[in-house]
Amino acid sequence: MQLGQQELFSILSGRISTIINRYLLSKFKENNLGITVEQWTVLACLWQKDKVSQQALSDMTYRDKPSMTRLIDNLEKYGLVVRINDKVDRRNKLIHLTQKGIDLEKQATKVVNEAVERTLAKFSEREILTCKDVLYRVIANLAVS
Amino acid sequence: MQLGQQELFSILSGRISTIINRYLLSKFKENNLGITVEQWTVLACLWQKDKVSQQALSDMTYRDKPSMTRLIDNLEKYGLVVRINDKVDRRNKLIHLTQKGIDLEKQATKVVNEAVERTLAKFSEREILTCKDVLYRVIANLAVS
DNA sequence: TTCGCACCGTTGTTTATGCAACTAATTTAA
DNA sequence: TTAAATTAGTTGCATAAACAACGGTGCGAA
Repeated sequence: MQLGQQELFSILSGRISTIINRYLLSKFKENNLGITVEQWTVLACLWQKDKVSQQALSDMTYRDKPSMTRLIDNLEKYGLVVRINDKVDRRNKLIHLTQKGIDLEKQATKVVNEAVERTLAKFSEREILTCKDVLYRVIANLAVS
Repeated sequence: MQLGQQELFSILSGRISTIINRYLLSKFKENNLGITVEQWTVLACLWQKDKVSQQALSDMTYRDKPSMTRLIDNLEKYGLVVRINDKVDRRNKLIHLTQKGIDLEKQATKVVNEAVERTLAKFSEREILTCKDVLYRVIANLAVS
């Protein structure tokens, strides 16, 4: 067991996401977006493809169903999305962006892109690729035994 | 703005920590440790150096003070630590491990080491180093402007 | 010496996660 | 065709984070 492994593990398990999400949330507030980082991950899916089920959103964002129920409760409370019962399969509720939710995309994307720029712009292609490769293999290593 | 950057950013900002922490928590439960991943990060500090203030623990684990208050509430509730008023500076409460908290180290460390092994053992020294280097620079990039 | 400022810890509120249990709708299979 | 299994979404409970506001303690400057 190398010390370097434990160190990397500990950064990946908590510190890096804490720091990134804290930074991103502060930028969301600075720009008065009125959303959380978690809500943004859901909206980002909807900006790609609207009118999908909560289950689909859960799968896309790696959350369980109860988490998605409550995230959408909040998004609906703030008027960014609405739940529409699926006529075809009445178990589904399809999540529709409202105009307010649609309008948020441009500004939110700008803020996120600036954060990505600040976070990763100074890295070489090789570093980014190595890092992504490691992380995807980590994800595979921890997949259901 | 490269697509690869956005992809790496999104993994770092949420997915990787979610997956690691979910895995680690499941292993804690499997082994009946009765603690959460966050509680483990605090205990790990105390196993290195006991009888430190909550503020010191906050700094070491990158949490704010209210988070630490409540983490220690729970650790105390489960009999793993106790708060002892500091005679020297009465603002401080020094966190002491109980015997139960001390006894947990061996088993918890074993479980964590197995998780680290499974997560990172298959990587080359160079990959680990590149990844750590990138992450430390990310942390520096996002430090208070 | 005491007044103001900084520091330590706590509490309240909002948001989010994990897990188990539940209802309703649909599909599979006997 | 009907009963069982599966799927979608919700609710309850425990844990955790961010942020603001607050009380108690310590300390340095006026």
